[in-house]
This record gives sequence, structure tokens and C-alpha cells, in this order.
Amino acid sequence: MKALSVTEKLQQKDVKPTANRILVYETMAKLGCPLSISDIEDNLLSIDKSSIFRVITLFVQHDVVHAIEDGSGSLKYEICHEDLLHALGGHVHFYCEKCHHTFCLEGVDIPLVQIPEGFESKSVNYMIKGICPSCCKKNEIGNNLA
Amino acid sequence: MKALSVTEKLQQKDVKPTANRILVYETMAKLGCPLSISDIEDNLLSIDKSSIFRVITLFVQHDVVHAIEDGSGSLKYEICHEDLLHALGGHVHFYCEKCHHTFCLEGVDIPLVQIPEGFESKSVNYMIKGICPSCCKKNEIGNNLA
DNA sequence: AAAAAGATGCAACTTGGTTGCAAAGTTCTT
DNA sequence: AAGAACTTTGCAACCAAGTTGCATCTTTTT
Repeated sequence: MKALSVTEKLQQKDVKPTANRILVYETMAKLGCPLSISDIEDNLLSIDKSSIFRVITLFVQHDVVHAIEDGSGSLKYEICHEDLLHALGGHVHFYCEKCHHTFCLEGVDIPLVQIPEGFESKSVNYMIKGICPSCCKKNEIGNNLA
Repeated sequence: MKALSVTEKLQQKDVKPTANRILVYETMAKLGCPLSISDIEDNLLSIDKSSIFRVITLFVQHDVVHAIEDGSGSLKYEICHEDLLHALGGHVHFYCEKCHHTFCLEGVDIPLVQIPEGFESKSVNYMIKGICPSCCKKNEIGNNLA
């Protein structure tokens, strides 16, 4: 299985690969972690906020990316890797309350639950909040110095 | 175990029971489901938005309520029922993408997962999105008529 | 090349959340 | 009971994220 170019990946999802779209995709791929519109904006000063918004909206509609909610106040987006065929679930996310960074716990699959009769499930979000390893470490050092 | 009055419940959490705070609490208790600041505002026209905000902020600090994120764009708050002693987890929530209502699946506990070394977990959110029973039903009727 | 369709940038706007400040209400002290 | 000190509240103003209308520019189609 050879790696597809960004252009091919977009075409595969019926998204016309314009310059902006390729840039947004590449930025998301490069940074690897879930990003908000503003995060993308900060990394792509050449593109207007509204254009990024429209690109992301299109990406969501065409399943190029999906949205996740950490509690940061802004929605985060992440490239879909369906090669992992996450039927419904996908993986667990972790939000660091200290550095406000969102991590994908790629290895940790969301355990599915039985929901009551009548509810129809479309997607699942599993979000753990706490302190990430590097902030834990900083904390210890801080405490030792104090 | 007798039921505590709202005043007693607040005092128990070290919150001075002012008129506004009692009203906010009662509104949340009455409606039962997770509510946003705006939802509360709509139900309590007598109280200013900023006051509701401050009441909720205080409630969160004193563990009277806790926040949950459905993907609706606004944070929702829910009265803590720790009699159920949800160690970390608590129950699963369901967000209806059609009526934009958030449900507590009280009976459905969040299954906990093993997270990687170094991460320190403080809280967990499990959010299912889809269509709720009453919107499912409306949909069927709609389709039959069409 | 002209017409049609699509993508982009700018500016303006909406909404949810948040803060400063003065007025109103409480509590404490004398 | 009167006044000082503190707390709570409402108003207005502000901020950030998200969103939309519109004119312009680009691409595609004919």
C-alpha cells in the first residue's frame, strides 16, 4: 500500500484540491494533533480565517477530518485515518488542563456501551481531562524548587 | 435518608444560599437535563446573564454542578449527584443532533480505560451523538407521509 | 473568448462567555 | 441601632470564536 499524495487523498474524498485546501491539510498532517480553526490560522497566516473555516466545513462534510470536543472552548479537528477502521468509536483523547493541548491516545480505543432503546448513535467522543506527562514533570520540578 | 432542601444542599457545599443561587439551582433541578448558561437565562428572565454566569462558576468550584461538553458550541452544566458515587466516571451523555437536546443516560456508566504512563486523569467525558427517540419517531412519520 | 460555476478575502455580524464598576444587600462591630 | 466592611448583583462594555454577505478572482465549461 503506497502512500497517497495530499492531492490524491482529497480527490479520493471528492474534494477538489485547491491551493488552500492542500495547505490546510498539510498543516494538520504536519502538526499531527487535533487543531482548532484558530490554531490552523496561526500556522497559515496567508489564508483568511473565513477561508479556513470553509475549508474545514467542507472537510468535515466529506469525512476528510472530524471534529472532537475537548473542553477548551473551541472545536478541534483531526484528520480521519479510517485505515484503522474505527467503526463507530475511534480512539480516546486527552486534554491537558495545564498546557491546553489535546492528545490522541492512538492505542486506546473507545469502549462502546449499550445505549437505551430508541436512541440512534452516530458518533462517540471519549475525552479524558487531566495533566499531561510533560506538565506533570514541570510540576514536580516546580515543587522541588519551592 | 431524608431529602435536603436546596438551601441545605448549598450550605453543605459551602455555598451561601442567596436568592439567585437558589433560583438557579431549582431551575436546573426542575429541568433535569444538562443546561447551558443561555438555557438557564431563558428560564430565569429576572436574573442577569452575568449573575447566572457567576453563580454557575461558583457552583462548579464548589462541586455543586459540573460541566459537560456536548458539541453544541456551548458548555452544559448538570447538578452533581454524588450519591451515585461516580468515582471518576459518571454516566454517559447523549446529544441529539436534531433537537439539540442533551440527555443523561443515567443507567449507563462510563467504562474506564487504561491510559498511557505519565498521564494523570482528572475527569472523563463520554458523549454519544445521534438521534434521540422522539426525533427518530418524528422522522419515521415524516418519511411515511412523504 | 465568453459565460457559468466555484473559491477566496474582506468586513461585518452573532453568540457565548467574561470583566469593571457602581449600586444594593448582608454581616459584623461597636 | 448606626456605621464600617464585605458580598452579591445588574448593567454595560468587551472579547474571542464562529459565521455570513458580497465583491473579486480563478477555474471550468461551452
